[in-house]
Amino acid sequence: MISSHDFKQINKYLYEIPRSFRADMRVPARFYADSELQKAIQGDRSLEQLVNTATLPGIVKYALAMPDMHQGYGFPIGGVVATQLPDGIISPGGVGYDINCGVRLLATQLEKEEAAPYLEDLASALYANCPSGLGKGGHIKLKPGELDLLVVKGAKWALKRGYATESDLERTEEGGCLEGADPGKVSDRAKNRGQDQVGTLGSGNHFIEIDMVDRIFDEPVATRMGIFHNQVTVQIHSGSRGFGHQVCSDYVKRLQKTIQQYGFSLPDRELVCAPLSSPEGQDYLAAMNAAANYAFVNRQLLTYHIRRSFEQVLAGKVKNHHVYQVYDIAHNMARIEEHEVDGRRIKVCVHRKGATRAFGPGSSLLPGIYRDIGQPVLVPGSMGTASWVLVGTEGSMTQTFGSICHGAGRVISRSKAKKAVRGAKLREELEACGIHVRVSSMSGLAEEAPSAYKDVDRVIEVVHGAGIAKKVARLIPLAVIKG
DNA sequence: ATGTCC
Repeated sequence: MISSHDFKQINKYLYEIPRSFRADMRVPARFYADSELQKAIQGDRSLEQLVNTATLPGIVKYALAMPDMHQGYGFPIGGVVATQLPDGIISPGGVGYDINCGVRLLATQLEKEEAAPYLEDLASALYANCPSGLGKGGHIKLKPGELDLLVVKGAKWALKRGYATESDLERTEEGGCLEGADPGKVSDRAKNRGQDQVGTLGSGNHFIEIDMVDRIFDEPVATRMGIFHNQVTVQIHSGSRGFGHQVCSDYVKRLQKTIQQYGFSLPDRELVCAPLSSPEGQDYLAAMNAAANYAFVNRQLLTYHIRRSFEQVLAGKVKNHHVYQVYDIAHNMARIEEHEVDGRRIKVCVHRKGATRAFGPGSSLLPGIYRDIGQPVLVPGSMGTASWVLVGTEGSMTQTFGSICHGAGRVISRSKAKKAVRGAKLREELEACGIHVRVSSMSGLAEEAPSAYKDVDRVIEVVHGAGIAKKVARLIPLAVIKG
């Protein structure tokens, strides 16, 4: 158990566990928090897991964790680990089971008052049109072999099939198409699971939410993103479904078999990994990129279903029911990037697990429309609470390999939440707050109770205060659709 | 997160 005696405070929101804490640490571990958020992680193993990641071969600078951190598979969720190429490691546990789980923000030209009479119908239409729930299949059937093309082309596949616009792709991280995706490195079982699940929400903490813009913090940046006070927006939180899950399972198993030949001694089996330069490392990277492209397409097809839903309910009733894309970000990924370490620019593999890329202004990897303001970052809160739009800063580039948090972060486990909360009662409470709820599983709803999560506003205060992101807008929920 | 065991 790691206590406050084991770490030192670097500044108001940053703490460090020095390398001397454990003989096997290659770099110090740093985490962002305030006193309240520190208390929230005392009940789990996330700090120990953070220290464990500091032992990984090839890690540079620091093992990092964001203020929403909590216990995960091997790596903490909210963890950021960069390893130096060519021989630093890549680890499936540093990405997570839901490869390219992420968030897409869509915006309308409607103000809340204009949409209010139709919210009930919009919630029902979204629930009817966007398949959700565990193992659920979708409306869009792929021809045999088409999935291989889909995972290579990503959002470009959706564009060609009429499910996306050029503007959507420009407003998606990496244009919604990662290079180096190879379906030949993906098992038939993963493909079978993914075959009919594209364009589906899933379960757990995945959701579609209608929100309104509650507060603007940076008017010029918000205007650039097309965001204004009182505006109705839509958020999608989903990932790569059974496809990505199976890719992760397959490679965890395969890499466990090859781990000993590289002579790594790991403090936890779940940190299973391979050098990026190895055949297994390269194969996982290619399979992970395929799963990431699958997830981009998944959120794109959900966007298509959302647009159909708005059309069905609002056509002829409001002057403009168009749904625009603001941005789409991944928060479970490993990416090869260049970063400055000890005054030199080097190539690293940045694992962001429950962490979001947040590049500062001027990055050549940002689309022209957003290059001068920094990368838009979308941070959903827990159900019924606020969500945030931010931008990356120069500070995120120097402190965290251009990364910030991904959400509120759990405080208690799913199983504990299920025991403590009754789904039906929670639904009543949300409806009493004026939030329309559509949900297929009441126990699933209980697992996602706001009381099971940290306070997202506090998490945002930390990343903003630490200078690794800048607040742009705060959103509050009007309707939530869950699996 | 996830056809919560192939």
